[in-house]
Amino acid sequence: MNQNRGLDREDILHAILGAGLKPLPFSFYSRDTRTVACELLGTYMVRFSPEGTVCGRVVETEAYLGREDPACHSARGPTPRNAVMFGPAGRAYVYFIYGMYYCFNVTTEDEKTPAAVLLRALEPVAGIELMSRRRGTREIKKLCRGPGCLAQALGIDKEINGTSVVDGPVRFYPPLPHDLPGEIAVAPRVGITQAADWPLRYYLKGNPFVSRP
DNA sequence: GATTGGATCGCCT
DNA sequence: GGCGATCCAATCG
Repeated sequence: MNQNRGLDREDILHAILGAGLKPLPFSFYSRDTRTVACELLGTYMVRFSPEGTVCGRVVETEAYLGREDPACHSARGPTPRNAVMFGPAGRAYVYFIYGMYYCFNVTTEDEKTPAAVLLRALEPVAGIELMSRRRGTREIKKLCRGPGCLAQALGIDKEINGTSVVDGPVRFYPPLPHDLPGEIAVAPRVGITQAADWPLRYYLKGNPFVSRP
């Protein structure tokens, strides 16, 4: 992990923002959803808020393919909730679930394909104090493990829905050279009943911050 | 207007 | 492995 990367956790955010690195552009997201889900692994998800900036390295994602995917919220047509997926790529799709959690997705492809990638787990990188406060735990491994926990640690709620991930309050930055993602594992998605065996979950093999290794 | 069940989590045994 | 918390969107009438 970090001790082998030559940079301390908190330094990585400075390396990203201080070096003037640009967020991944809209063209990154307007591609095949599975490709985006894979290539988001190893990127840095950064949340800017009045309370501070926090950052985590993406280690686990899931692809939701659109109308032909029964598990995707867009499969049965547009509704107020899923409207963002029917818009352009590179927007946050945030929804409320189980009466107490939010899930964060980023839209992919184009207006004709209402698809998205769910962010399931991060390796905490910077803003550990703020994330710990939001989560009510100091255990780093539990800060961003699972989509509900991740959203809570980043202070994400329905206000984030529809915002741009290129110039909005949540953005993604490319992997750093010292920190390129290794081998990717593929598995069925978690917690769904429709299309339960479709292998659309992606995670970094062996990474201890993955929610379900 | 009412009902149902969910892309979860944490605590219990 | 099981279950309760707790809300709202979607569906049905």
